[in-house]
Amino acid sequence: MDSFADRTKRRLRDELLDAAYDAIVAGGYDGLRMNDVARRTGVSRQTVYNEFGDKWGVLQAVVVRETERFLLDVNAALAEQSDPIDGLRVAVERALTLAGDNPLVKAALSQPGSDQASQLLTTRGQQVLEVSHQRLDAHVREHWPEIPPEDATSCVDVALRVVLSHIVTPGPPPAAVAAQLARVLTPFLSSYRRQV
Amino acid sequence: MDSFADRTKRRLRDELLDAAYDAIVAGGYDGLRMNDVARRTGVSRQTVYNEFGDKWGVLQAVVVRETERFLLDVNAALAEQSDPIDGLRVAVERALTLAGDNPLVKAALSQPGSDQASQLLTTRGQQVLEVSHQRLDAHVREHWPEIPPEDATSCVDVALRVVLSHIVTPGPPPAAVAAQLARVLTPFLSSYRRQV
DNA sequence: ATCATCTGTCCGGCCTCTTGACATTTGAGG
DNA sequence: CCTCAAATGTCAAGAGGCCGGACAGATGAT
Repeated sequence: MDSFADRTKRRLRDELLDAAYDAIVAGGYDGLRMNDVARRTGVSRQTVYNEFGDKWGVLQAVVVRETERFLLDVNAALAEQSDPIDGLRVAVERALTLAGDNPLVKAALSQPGSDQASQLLTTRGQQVLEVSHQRLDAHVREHWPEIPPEDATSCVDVALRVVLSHIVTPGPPPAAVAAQLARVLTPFLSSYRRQV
Repeated sequence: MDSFADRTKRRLRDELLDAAYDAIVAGGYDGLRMNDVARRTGVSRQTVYNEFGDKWGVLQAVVVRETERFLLDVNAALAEQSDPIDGLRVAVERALTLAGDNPLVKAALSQPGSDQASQLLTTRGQQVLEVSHQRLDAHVREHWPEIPPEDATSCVDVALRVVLSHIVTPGPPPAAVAAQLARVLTPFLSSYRRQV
């Protein structure tokens, strides 16, 4: 069920992703060399292809893992609030702040030779959206079961897309964006408020 | 040189030894089951045989690893003293104290069904002696180069055997044994003292 | 135009782990 | 004393994954 081989497999994947992450942060997507990833992990180049298919697969896997870690942090911020509106505001602010400091986001958006990488947040952003949506949705349903699933999903979707847009195209500071979004969505969520 | 496969191999060995260690501490040598070690590590029974040869090999490997860890601690105590006699006393006391608290030593000496295990400290103790001697000798030569190698070796050998004897057959408390040994060997080492 | 570098693919060989079977030993219980 | 169950130790066949080398194609620099 959880054999040594399974754990080894996961570890291999994880170490490969570590190496790839470092390479991308250092030199953007174009600076990512399959051979470097392999050598730095102490494995053959072929093994990297076996694991991820191609270079694009490596980038996707790095981004998915990073997204999941990112969401853990955002969900933790969500969990600290009992009122849904407060949660929304805090989570949005946290997400935007985190993104601004995230080395991988910086590399994807501002490194020369990362046009392809940035597409994972825009035209090819389904994966990031899906992973994020799934995690946020599950969390919201668990913490605010009184909100109808459909309403929760709608809110998550709206907020998520607005946040992603602000990551790709920064505007006002995080707190301002969070306040704005909270204000706009408050009427929609007013019946579920938990005033302290 | 340090491929992923190498690291995995070391990790496998280490996890097997962890499982074996726990089993021995819990149930003595007789309570050690090859099948349990394998299953607990998530590996087949055959793999355990491939790695250690037989059950006796497992025990030996566990003891060698534990000895090396033990010596790291003792050598750290040695390193804190500038005077060789002080080092001797402090190291002896530390070794006896550590041994008294060590779960594996307890299991080997007092668990029912560990007669064979206890032999690794007595009639079949060459391995433990050699490993310990090697580590201590190297450490002494590095820290007190002014002591002739032959004298250093002799002192290490005498002290080591006395300490091992006191572990197997406890007598006075650690501090008393340490003081006694230091007093006896002081004349032999007097010319190398570094009085503070 | 040429050369070097990188991606992506294929394949044969090798090594390790797995699986199942088997003989042998040992201890407990009828 | 005999039997059964459990554990050790050995063997061989099979599978899976990694390695190493080779190759074609694309790309960019000189």
